[in-house]
Amino acid sequence: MANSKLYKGSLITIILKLLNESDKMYGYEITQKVKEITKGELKITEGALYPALHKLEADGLLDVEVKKVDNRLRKYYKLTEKGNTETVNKLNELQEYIKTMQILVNPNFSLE
Amino acid sequence: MANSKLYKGSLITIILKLLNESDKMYGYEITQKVKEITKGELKITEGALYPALHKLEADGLLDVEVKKVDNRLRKYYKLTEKGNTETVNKLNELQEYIKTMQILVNPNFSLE
DNA sequence: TTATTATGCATAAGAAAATTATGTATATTT
DNA sequence: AAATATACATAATTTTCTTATGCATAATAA
Repeated sequence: MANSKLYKGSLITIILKLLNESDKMYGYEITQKVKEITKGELKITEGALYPALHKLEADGLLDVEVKKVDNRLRKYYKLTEKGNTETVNKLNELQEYIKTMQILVNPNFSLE
Repeated sequence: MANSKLYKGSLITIILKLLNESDKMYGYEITQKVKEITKGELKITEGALYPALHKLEADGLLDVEVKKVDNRLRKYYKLTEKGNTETVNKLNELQEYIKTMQILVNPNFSLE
């Protein structure tokens, strides 16, 4: 997924959050969006993305809709109700993780 | 390592930072220290910790010194010069990761 | 005009880093 | 006497990623 190993485990959170913002997106669009937002810092590989999307769909967090645009297939994904709930959970977990790591690596760190 | 999958990939950073603060520590001490600092949020498992310590030592980032205390063995680890350099790198990577994730999950996030 | 790059999906093989399950041993507490 | 804490270690398995490969169409560059 990226140079730093820290990104391991963050892919699902990233996908859910992007879909939460954009209503519906297709896979390739997600890779480009992430590259754009992070100014190239983070490149999501297809080998990680597509299996992740399939799993999220299988788990009932995403609905899929296939469309043909310019004679090419696109699989649009959008959050289900369950997906919305899980997005909130994942974002809370991320904030919790960041807070914990800040405390670990900077014992003088304070939230205020 | 913990409930949240996000901690995957952070173990090395955590170990290096703790050793950077405490001069020398032994394995069990690290697990207890992390549990204490994070108020139980993060529990480092032995199956993850010991192989990680061995790898850091093999890579020349840690020196080891065995001591017998109360008739029990302790393997004290401390950072080498190379280990100090790598600690700085890992901490920078962590800050970079956190910054990137903040931007990804909160497009309105600003550093100031 | 042909080769490369971009768009768009997918999966398989392998690596890395963890969890879970054991194992050994001594010390302390219940 | 049994359970928990201290202290190390490793093997089997799982999770999650990278790398490599494959197919197909569209647009751009050589």
